[in-house]
Amino acid sequence: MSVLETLKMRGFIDQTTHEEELEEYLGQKGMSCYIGFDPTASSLHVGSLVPIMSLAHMQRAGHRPIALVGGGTGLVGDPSGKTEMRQLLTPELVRQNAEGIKAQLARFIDFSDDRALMVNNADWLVGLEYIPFLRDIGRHFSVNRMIKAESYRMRIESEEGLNFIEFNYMLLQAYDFYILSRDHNCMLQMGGSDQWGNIVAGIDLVRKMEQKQSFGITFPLITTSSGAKMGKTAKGAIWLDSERTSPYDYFQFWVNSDDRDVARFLALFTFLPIDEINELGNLEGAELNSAKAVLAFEATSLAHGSEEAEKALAAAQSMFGSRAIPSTLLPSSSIPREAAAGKADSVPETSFDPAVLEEGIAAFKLFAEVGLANTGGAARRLITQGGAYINNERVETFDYSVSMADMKDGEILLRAGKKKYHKITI
RNA sequence: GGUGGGGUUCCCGAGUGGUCAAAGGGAGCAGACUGUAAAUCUGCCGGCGAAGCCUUCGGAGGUUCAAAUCCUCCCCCCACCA
Repeated sequence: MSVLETLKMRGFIDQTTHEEELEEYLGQKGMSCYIGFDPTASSLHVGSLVPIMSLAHMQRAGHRPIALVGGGTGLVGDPSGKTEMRQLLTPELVRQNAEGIKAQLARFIDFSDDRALMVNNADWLVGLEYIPFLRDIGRHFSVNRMIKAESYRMRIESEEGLNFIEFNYMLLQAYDFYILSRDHNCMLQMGGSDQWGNIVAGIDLVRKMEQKQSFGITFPLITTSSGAKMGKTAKGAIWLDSERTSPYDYFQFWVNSDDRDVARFLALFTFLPIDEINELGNLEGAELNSAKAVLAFEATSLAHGSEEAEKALAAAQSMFGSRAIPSTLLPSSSIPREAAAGKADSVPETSFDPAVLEEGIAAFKLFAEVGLANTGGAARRLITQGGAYINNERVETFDYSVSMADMKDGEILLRAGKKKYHKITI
């Protein structure tokens, strides 16, 4: 099966240009392809996994992925898919963010021996001179065409309008493609479906500058079945950085996937064989839940390593109960399948001054302090509504005094709602 | 630069002197039901040890017993014109 077919079957493809020629391009060995990553934050999040995974698939197929960090374009801001102008970043911040992103990509893609490249478009964009750029590059662009691009049209018609700096974004991204095609013989750019206009502009530019054929692939916008954008929760994005989103929370994010998303996510976010995923069919109840555990385990292994994934699984099992995972379910997964009572050591933990506990602290204060509720008021509500537990026993009154007497095995286990835990130690 | 419209709590959005911590919706949180899912129903949804008090309606001043609401200046956004 060709990479293109693999990607297609796994749900990575929204549109491609020149499908037959592209198939031919990828039919050769060691071809390059690139995706741009915005350095808007120092960490990538789950929303970037589709591009990352597609690069990883390319590498597995013997090609050379190029990850382009938008250190230059990040200074401008891409209007695509955004309804308002983005906050402009300082060069210093962009550089820091690019560093963080690089480290994360390395978990998914092997950068050793030039098997993959990391480039930063600041290297060629920042020093550009306006007049030469206009004369050499700008002249190839028709404003008439540009304003017809979906990304611009949306903004032109919006209340917010389109700022000139953003209007230039397309030229810069097209220029990136031209540079990579010229310097690295990279003739394929991939990106989110909102990048279609920018990618096509790049293909046109490469043709005009170099008289060469290049290609584009876009990914579908991944939404959850409930319609939400992938990777965004009310608490914010799910980050790939373990400092921002702990491996346990990351694991939990995947377990909490909507039923309808499980098979699709397994195809997109794990490397498990597609035919095993297709065999899932219409699982229900506990089995489906096990499939979610596999999804979570595999996804966590990719982002944080199998050791962290095992810890997260064990922690989840000790909180929510453990059940064996049938060996026929996604057999290629290395998830531990025994029903095991693990030790919960991935639960957030706060250690307290013994004096505080000697004296006793009001339950609602404790919940607020430890972060299980945002404010004292919220904590009171939580308790009043019966959503607070200490050592898995419901807290009856908000001013219940938590003290040493509540210590069990050297810790107090707090729980808010069904899923949020916190340990108190001294 | 001119003219007009606008900036309200996480988001959308009502509110044109007291009855406003501010309608309604969404999101969110908790409970029930479950499978750590979805849907549904119920309650909550600025802060405070909860009585009362304090902080909020772009910003700063002012009028008034009383201001999201009136006045002045400023900042920002949008539309049309230039």
